[in-house]
Amino acid sequence: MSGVKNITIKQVALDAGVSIQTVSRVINNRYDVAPQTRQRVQEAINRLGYQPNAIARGLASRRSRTLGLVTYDFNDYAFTQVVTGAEEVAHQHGYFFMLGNSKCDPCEEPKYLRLLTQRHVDGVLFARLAGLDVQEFLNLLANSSVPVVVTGYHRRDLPISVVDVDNQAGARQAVEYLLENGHRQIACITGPLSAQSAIDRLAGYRQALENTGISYNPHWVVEGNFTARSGYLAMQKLFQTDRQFTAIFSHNDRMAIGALSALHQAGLRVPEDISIIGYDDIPEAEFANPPLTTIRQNMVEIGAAAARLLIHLVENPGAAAEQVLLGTQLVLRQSVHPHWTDFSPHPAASHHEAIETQQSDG
Amino acid sequence: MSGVKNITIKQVALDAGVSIQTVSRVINNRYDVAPQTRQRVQEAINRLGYQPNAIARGLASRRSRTLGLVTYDFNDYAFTQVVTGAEEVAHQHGYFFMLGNSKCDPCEEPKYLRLLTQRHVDGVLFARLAGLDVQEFLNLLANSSVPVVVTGYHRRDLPISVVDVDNQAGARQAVEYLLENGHRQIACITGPLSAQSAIDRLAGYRQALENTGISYNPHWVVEGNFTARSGYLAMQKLFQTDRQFTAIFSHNDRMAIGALSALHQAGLRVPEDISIIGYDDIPEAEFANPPLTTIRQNMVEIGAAAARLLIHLVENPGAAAEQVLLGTQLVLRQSVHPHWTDFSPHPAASHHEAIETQQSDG
DNA sequence: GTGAAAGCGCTAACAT
DNA sequence: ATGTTAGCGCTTTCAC
Repeated sequence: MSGVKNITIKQVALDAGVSIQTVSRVINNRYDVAPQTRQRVQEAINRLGYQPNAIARGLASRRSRTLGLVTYDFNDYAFTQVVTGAEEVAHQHGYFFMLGNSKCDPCEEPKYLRLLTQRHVDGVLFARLAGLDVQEFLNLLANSSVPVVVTGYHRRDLPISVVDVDNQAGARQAVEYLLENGHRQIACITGPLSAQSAIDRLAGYRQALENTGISYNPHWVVEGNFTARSGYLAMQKLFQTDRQFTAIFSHNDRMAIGALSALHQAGLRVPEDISIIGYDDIPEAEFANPPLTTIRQNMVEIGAAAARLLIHLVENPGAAAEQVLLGTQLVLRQSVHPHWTDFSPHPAASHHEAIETQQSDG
Repeated sequence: MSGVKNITIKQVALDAGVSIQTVSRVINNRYDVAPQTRQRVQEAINRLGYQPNAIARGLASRRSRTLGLVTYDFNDYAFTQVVTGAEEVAHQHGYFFMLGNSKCDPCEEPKYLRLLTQRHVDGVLFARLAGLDVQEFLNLLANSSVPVVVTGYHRRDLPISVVDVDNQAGARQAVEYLLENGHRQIACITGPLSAQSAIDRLAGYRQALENTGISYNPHWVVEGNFTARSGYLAMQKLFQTDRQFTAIFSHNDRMAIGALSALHQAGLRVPEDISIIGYDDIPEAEFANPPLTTIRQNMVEIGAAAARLLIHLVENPGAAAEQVLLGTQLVLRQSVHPHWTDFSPHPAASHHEAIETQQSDG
């Protein structure tokens, strides 16, 4: 807390023997300043340790170079990755994010939007899990006086700017991998079906089954809420079915880890007795027992792309809404075993883009 | 992006038939406004949908009601919890946090501090892992024109405001629990010893051993870097020692989970063959195989306390630096078994504050 | 209790 | 290429 007294543009102008505007031009990197004048001003700036007051700049220019970032949950790994990617891009472009936490409560979002609007952010990024609250969210967008970008949700029919992962394709990829390994009885632990991502992943699951001519068994689909605990409980529910399934597709890794725990407790071996595939590729997935085969989505890139899009929208006022969908990657580890029966002849080799990981490297 | 045109205080004043200052008084909840005038103004505000411009307010009042939050790593669970707690408190007090990510690089912190200073934040919270870079950090504080609070670091001899967890006491608690269970040969997987938290936890480990008259075996202490992978590798290093240890204290849960993976691979049973205790109580700890006994520290509360302290410092310009140290809690699960030998008679029952958790509840 | 005047520190026109 | 004149929307100080 040293006394760096407030050097203003005025004092720099005085010190450099120029007018305030010339200093303004220099700090804004305008063309129309004579090289020597620029240098003289720059020297004065350095000498005095002048730092332009961003608040005053914001008031005069009506651009705060500040963005809002309202997330659903800071503690979820996927969200923190989005934040990481978004912050990085913002930083590169000279923006800051102001943070809001809606704590998974969609009602909080309009409040944050209002608050952020009062603070004259140039745009807002919502990192969320969207679902049945579509209408509410559209109202939100309608009330926004600034550009808004959303992650974790997309509807191609709506003119909103979105960066999301193709959940349906990712889920298809997961289930197709199980199918390629001969599994025909595949259970599913879903995320909360109020979440669009879970809806889409479930759709991908069904689609993959249907493409292979396998009928859908609703008893093998149990709803969780993305927590490890819910995966554990979902697994217990699955135990109460006919238990004929040979593999499980979990809508995220945390639930898969919970399921793994229940599986172990029940004395079942993974993947010998039962295979499981997760989704997200959280860091712990690699060190689950056994290491979890999963679907990776680059959430950092989602955040980065969302911030890039938002800044684009901010800096190009006329720009139209864009929807960006990123792909997923199959990560091969040890929680899936082949399961060949007479009814499931060995299919052609996988054509999926996939990577294998080992614990011993790096 | 609707056209909520900018209603200003001027138009409210006009509409209410009062002066600008009266409106200002109303929105700032000053006493000296006649009740009926206040109501008339309030009605105008509501009618016009007026939202005070926080930027202009900041410029005039020289208080932005904005704070900086510079973290080491958004992807670390402990940090995200700090962010959660801090944001919540800020929100309650009408502040916003601007986000910075130093990505574990102490050199980034001064840059962020400068940038945040330009934006006239009222204070800055550094959520960090401190260690050998003390001097650099002190320079940082010296260059700060605003109050600063730090988490993840404390030195009682320095006049800086700090909210931290008592790592040494927490580690002692962990090791004492192993001792109470009869373990006498206790290995340790440490965090990076450039981090103060790891240094303190190692000190707590040694202290607990010394208190029981057990000599320190440096071969059983392997340094990791808080990642699961490093725990896995550390475990492999421990296998190359005499392997006489019966228990392991890991400086965090992620490394413990990595160690667990190596232990399983080596065909060792936990806790029958070897006990392990972690630190942090991350959500996955409960669903490790076996569920991980660990030390919980309330990082949300750390963040909340830090934000509270920061806001206190901001709003009470004369206030002195404070150091807050929070305690830890032993969480009993299934990764520790008693290990009784002739040399370790059953001690008195534990006097630790401890909680037991089950997977089936909730 | 209320209003008029004077900025906060900067940028954006328009001058020259 | 540089300076002059006006604000941006609010708070503050000081009148009345």
